[in-house]
Amino acid sequence: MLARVSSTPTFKRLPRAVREQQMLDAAVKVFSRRGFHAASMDEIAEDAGISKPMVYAYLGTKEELFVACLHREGTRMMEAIAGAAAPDLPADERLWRGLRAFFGFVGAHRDGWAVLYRQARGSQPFAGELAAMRARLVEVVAGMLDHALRAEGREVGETELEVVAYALVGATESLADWLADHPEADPEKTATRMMNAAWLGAGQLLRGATWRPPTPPA
Amino acid sequence: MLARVSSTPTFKRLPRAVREQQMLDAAVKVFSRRGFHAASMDEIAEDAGISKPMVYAYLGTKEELFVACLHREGTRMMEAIAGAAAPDLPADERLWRGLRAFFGFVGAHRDGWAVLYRQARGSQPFAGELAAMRARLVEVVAGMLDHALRAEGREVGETELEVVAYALVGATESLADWLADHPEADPEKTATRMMNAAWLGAGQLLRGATWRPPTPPA
DNA sequence: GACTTTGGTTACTCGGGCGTAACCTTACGC
DNA sequence: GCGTAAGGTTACGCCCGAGTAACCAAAGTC
Repeated sequence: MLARVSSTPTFKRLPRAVREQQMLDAAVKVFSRRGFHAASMDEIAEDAGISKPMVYAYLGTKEELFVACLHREGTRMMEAIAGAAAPDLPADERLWRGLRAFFGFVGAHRDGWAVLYRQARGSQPFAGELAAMRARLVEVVAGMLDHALRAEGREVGETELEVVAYALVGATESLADWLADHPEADPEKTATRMMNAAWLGAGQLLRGATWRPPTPPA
Repeated sequence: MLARVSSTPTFKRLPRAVREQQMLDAAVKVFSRRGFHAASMDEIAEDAGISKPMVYAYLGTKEELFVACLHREGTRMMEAIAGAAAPDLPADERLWRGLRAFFGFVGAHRDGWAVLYRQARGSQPFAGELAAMRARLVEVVAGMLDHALRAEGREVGETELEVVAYALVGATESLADWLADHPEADPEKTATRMMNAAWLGAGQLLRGATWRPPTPPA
């Protein structure tokens, strides 16, 4: 009977840092599928292969756990985008790289995306977190637009800029949703499409102009 | 004591149709503030000025109640848009009127908007309803684009069209959110901005072109 | 003026799920 | 080798909220 100790060497007793990531993985998965309220701590714990009190011990209450998810996924996404869109590039190049990185992220982390944008909206405790992230995004985009405009000697009111940035971000999020719902779709291609819609705009598109990525896909 | 009967002539005993609307009003309000799960039937009933069993008697379970909200608000919105954008108008005119009607609706029914787009997304039981509505919208927009393109002798793949329509719808929804969060903002002006972003596109905007509404605001 | 339908209420049941108390056990420091 | 902390568990308390049973009263109806 004492031999049972080594009979199942399924490595239990993992260090905290590892378990925390497993829990966050499980939480993101369950939250994305069920939504915040419908998700149960029991299911998350089970999915993480651990018992519930451990989740409470490491990540705290359900709300705190959700916020932790939000932070991890949000940071990952922001870093992916910021890392791709170096600020010293020309505007269209930056936009293109940013979009590529963004759609790449969504394609690779569909659950994270769902948590971030489909669940967090709505429930008050998290609306703030989400809004802040979104605001940063909008700010960056607005900054890019402003920069490009000034380069051409033009200038536009702040609100105007913000609204256009909002529209762009919204359009991009919408396509991200589309991508998340079409597993067969190609993130790269989606990014190209968004670039067309954003940079040239519907009006230009109607006249037959087409923006092409600087590095043609292999 | 018996005199109490007429002591408070606060008109109770209203006909069913009236009460149902009051209940739906309350439900939309509470759902939009709390979200589906966090909203309680008790609060909805109280807000409607009626007791809970009446809500069950008239509108059924919580899910059915939510779907009823979705239907009422969705129908209202669709009718507002469809009524404004007659199909025999030129494309840009249709788009403009549709946008005007849409932002007008959101401005006037901020709660309804919140229920429709901020709450319904996420929870599975309603994702279908919402997706269907959205799909109808996307279809309409795609149809408009296709029409305009063919008029200029051009043609574009179906997926391409759908994606652009998605982006447009997404951008519009995003601005609707912005409008819902900025009570001081003017729906009309927001619609004009969206029209600029959509019809002329960022590229055109950068070159200084500006689309102006056919009827200048008073 | 009795009979029924419609509008309305109070007061419960009952289940699910968050959060915890109490307890076990493997590793590591010394 | 032994204390102690870190990793882990089972089993429960408890509250909240969906849904209901049972009952009441004002309006129509004939």
